[in-house]
Amino acid sequence: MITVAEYHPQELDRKWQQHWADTQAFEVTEDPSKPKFYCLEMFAYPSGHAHVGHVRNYIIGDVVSRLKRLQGFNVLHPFGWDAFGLPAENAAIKNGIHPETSTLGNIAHMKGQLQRLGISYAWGRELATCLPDYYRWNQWLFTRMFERGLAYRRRSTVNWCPVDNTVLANEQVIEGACWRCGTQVTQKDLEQWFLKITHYADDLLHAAEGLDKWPEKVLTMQRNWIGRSEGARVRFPIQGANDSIEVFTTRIDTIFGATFMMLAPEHGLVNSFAKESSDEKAFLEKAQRFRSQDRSGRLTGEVAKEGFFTGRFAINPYTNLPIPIWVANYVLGEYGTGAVMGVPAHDERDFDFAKKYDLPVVPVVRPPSGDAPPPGTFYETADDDVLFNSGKFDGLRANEALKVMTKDAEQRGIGKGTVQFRLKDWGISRQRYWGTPIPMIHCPIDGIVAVPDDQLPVELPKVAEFTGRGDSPLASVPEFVNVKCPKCGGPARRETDTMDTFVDSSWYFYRFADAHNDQLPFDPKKVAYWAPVDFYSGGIEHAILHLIYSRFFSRVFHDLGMVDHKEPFRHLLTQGMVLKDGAVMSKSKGNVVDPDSMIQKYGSDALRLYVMFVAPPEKEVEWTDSGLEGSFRFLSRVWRAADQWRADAVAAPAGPIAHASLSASERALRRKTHDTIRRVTQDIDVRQQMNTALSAMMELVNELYAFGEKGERSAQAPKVAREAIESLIVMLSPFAPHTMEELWEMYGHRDGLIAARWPAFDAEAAKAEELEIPVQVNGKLRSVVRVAPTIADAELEKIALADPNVQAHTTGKTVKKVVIVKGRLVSVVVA
RNA sequence: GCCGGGGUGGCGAAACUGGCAGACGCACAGGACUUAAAAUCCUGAGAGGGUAACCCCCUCGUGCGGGUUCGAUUCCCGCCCCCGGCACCA
Repeated sequence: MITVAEYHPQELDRKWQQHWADTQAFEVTEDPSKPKFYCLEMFAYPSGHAHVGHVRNYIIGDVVSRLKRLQGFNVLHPFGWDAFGLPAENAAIKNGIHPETSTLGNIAHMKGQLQRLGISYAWGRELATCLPDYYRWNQWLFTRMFERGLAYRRRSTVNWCPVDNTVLANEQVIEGACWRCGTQVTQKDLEQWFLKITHYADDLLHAAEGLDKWPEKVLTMQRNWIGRSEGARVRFPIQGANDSIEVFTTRIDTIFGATFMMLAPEHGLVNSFAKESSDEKAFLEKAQRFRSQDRSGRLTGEVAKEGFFTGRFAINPYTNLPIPIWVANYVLGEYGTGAVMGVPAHDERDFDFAKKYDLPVVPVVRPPSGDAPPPGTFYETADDDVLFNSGKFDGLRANEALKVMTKDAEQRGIGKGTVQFRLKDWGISRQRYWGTPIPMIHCPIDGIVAVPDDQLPVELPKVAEFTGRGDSPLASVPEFVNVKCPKCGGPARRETDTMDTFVDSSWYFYRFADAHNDQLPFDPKKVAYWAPVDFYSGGIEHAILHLIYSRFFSRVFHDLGMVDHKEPFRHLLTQGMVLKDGAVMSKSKGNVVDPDSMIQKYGSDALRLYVMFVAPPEKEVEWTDSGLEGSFRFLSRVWRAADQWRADAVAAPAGPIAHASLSASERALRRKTHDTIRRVTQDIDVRQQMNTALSAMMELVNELYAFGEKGERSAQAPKVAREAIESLIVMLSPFAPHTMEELWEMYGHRDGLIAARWPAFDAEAAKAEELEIPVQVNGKLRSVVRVAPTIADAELEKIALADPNVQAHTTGKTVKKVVIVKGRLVSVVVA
């Protein structure tokens, strides 16, 4: 038995962590008789060491999990490792340690850190994405998507280092240069795999409306990312050719003002126009310059609008006038049709361009009253604009014209109303080693063939040396590359690219429901019990990619008939960062706070408490050692109070408290106890404000000390104290589980807090015996009167008006009105 | 530029449905205990002013300016500033 009176949290940490591990306290199975709660924190990239900024997230999730257990839920709270990725491979290139070695070592260390915090994980479900029993299901799912046309191949541009002869990830491009050798990075086209997330673009957008427990900020970011625009595609014939150029526009109502046309430098017609030009080489060089500008230019800042005339003209199908076709650097090849009509009078970008190259500016919409904008000027359009200079459409309101003119274009067979998304299909090919091999085989006879299920997983071969040069690392392993075609049995070549690691993290939350299944990624029945995730927390940096990809994958599983819902996460919490000295913690800045050293000094409970108390979880916080010390002090106070009352409390006879026969101070403590139960329950459950729940508990402890000091006591005092302390132990246990388990045991409970119940609120005990009612005169607080809670309004008004401080402000004036808010205040109006 | 979130003591924050602004904590100050210190316990504190002094009392105060209301941190209108995201998306 640990010596009482002295609070030694380190011993308690060890004792109870051991106990939880020995009893497998947090392992769960599906139990249809109990309500389930799936609590998940975003799994970790095993970078080496978790700092307090990382562990804040795990503490938040743990408090929620432990609360839900106390409330009777069957709680799934698992953890795992997002273990593939570039940093481990980069490290291998630098220091020669194999990614597998470093990754598994990091996982072991970080797991220890989490265990020392007492996070209540079901470790039996732990997973790591770099292990074949996980990533085989990435491969399995990929082949399902391939069969359905959701995974396909096309050419796409990558960053390329011409010296190292290798593809570079965006993170490996530092200010336009290769991270290793500093060579200027170029662009290269490669055949790559894409996942067709755009298939779900509309659904992802619309379903976001229903995510009412997601932060508005995240939903907005996703909406912007998906970027839906309604508009029309319209074909402009090319003068002197039997061909046309299709543009996408959201402003077909301004088409009479289209005085030129622009092509993206990537547009298919650029090459043919170049051939017909007087100097093909110069033409292509200019286009090529724009293309490289586009990518690196974005990072370094604004690129000035630039373009050149192709020498060709298109016919505006509404004005029937020839308009020059230009190539412009600000037109994106990947959006819309890669060609736009230039309407300089009503589009600021087009106006800049037109001014620079002296192109005509023709206004076609104008305000409903007043002067029309003169030729050559820019006019910012507004909702109530009407058309002019627009032939038979003159006088139409602009928003009406959008519909009418789209219909007109459709009838004429030159255009079509359409919806355009900014969201692009997800390129997942990585010319990397440390990732999931893409389970495809290239056969000279059968073309691209998926690896059959019974040959999965395609395991990552051991690669001995990481040079960071040359082709995909897997291409240098002949026994990996050379295979037989599963269809014809002839010699074939294995795909040597690996998958983006975001694939790994797009469905891991389902795997936790059935982490050891070797027949399927998961048993749909188990997922049906646990999923969707009820509470998901993690960093805002995943607001777009991870969360949108996960929503995409849950839809794919839904369409495969494996899950019964579309949205994988009910409630999302994005936790704020922990700053030190005003900056994000990072190794390079040298401002990381190591949880282990804090635990050594104050125990894990103090750290957990501090993190929850300092601010609401979404908020960014500044780390202070003194704040942590304050939490330690609070736990010590709880410990001492519990110890002081223990002998008497445990010896007191059982049975209910006779409230009426208590002394005034005992009734006051009971009132505080039950008021605290009410506040904490409300704060946690309804308002989800852990920090104010903790301050309510601190008030109870302060009250308990005051009671110990000067309380006038009856024989029932130990019972009243016991009720206060045991309620406190249970309510505080999600935050400080080690200390509270020990105190719970000290108070004679043998079966642990796992068997404890949330304290019951007694409204009778919480009822105030006297109310303090503030009295305002003309809106200013002038006095406070003490009255019985049952007082009638008329009586209260009389007392309030008779109060000397109130009198001082009412004598000689007429009372015009008295407002009484029951139990809250009296407001007197005088003139 | 567009979108989202904010602005309250020396600091982190709280104020639930429009009802005592600053709970709780940190830092600070004073006191008790101690030979002393630490620890602990108690007390104080938004700013300014009044009163010989005390119980107290007054004025101002939630980014700024208006409005609604008996009453506004909270609702409405107009602005300023900070943080975050996106940004040539036609």
